[in-house]
Amino acid sequence: MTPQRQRVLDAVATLGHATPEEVVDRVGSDGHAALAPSTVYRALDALESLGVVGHTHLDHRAPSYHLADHATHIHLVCRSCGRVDECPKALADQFTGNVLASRGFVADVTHMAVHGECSQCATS
Amino acid sequence: MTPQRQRVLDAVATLGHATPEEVVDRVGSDGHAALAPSTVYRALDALESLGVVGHTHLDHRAPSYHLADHATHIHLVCRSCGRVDECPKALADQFTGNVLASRGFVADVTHMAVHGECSQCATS
DNA sequence: TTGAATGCAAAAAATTTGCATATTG
DNA sequence: CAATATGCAAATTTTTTGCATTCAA
Repeated sequence: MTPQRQRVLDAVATLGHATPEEVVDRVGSDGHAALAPSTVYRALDALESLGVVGHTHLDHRAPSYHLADHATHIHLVCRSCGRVDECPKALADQFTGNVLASRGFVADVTHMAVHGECSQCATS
Repeated sequence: MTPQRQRVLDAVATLGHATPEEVVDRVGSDGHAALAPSTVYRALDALESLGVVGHTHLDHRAPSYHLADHATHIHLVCRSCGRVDECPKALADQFTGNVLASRGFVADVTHMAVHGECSQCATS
């Protein structure tokens, strides 16, 4: 664990969810020298291999990294306001059971982002 | 509906699921003149606004477009072999109900890709 | 003829790679 | 010392934009 990787990890922890680009920006504004983008990309890969962070696909183009303990949640992304909510993985237990029974497919629901409308946007 | 948009639509129909880039390639190899990438991107946007096609995020970087009638399925993406399977939306009915009840979130499960391991990869 | 669509080329954005240097264990 | 990580710059890849030209109602 190098100092650079530690800073990347701190940035992910602070941001909660962050794209590589956001991590680059965050790390660049913490008072220390900025890190090269390639270092951030490689650090995120390394941290993910170590199982310390994971990623989901919250928006259309970039992976969003988060601490590994966040992987017990399912991410709910509002299409209107962009807000990201979370719900316990258990809410999808029957769904994962159905998919396993009907297709033999072992679903990792923590990796996915569920798009839709949050309560505020849906009711207004 | 211009001829170019028709060709883009045909390519999507033929490919089933396709990234913009794949559509560009496919359209370029159908015997007619290739289309400018910008035309394909704009055509896909237009077709999506018209409700003729939709998209999901099957892989890490690009949106995958499909005909709108495919939106009754949930996409299951195997992390090991990359194969994309589909299952009926109804398998997730209880999950969407749970999410609505607990968070007021209206989930559009057809937009998401569920990652995991297909039956072949999971058992081998 | 009036607004929208196209093609082209250039710009922008995001990610990856090569390689010399520096750091870790 | 040997292996790995970093920084930098350049190359790739993917997507978007500006604008002159063409097409359709």
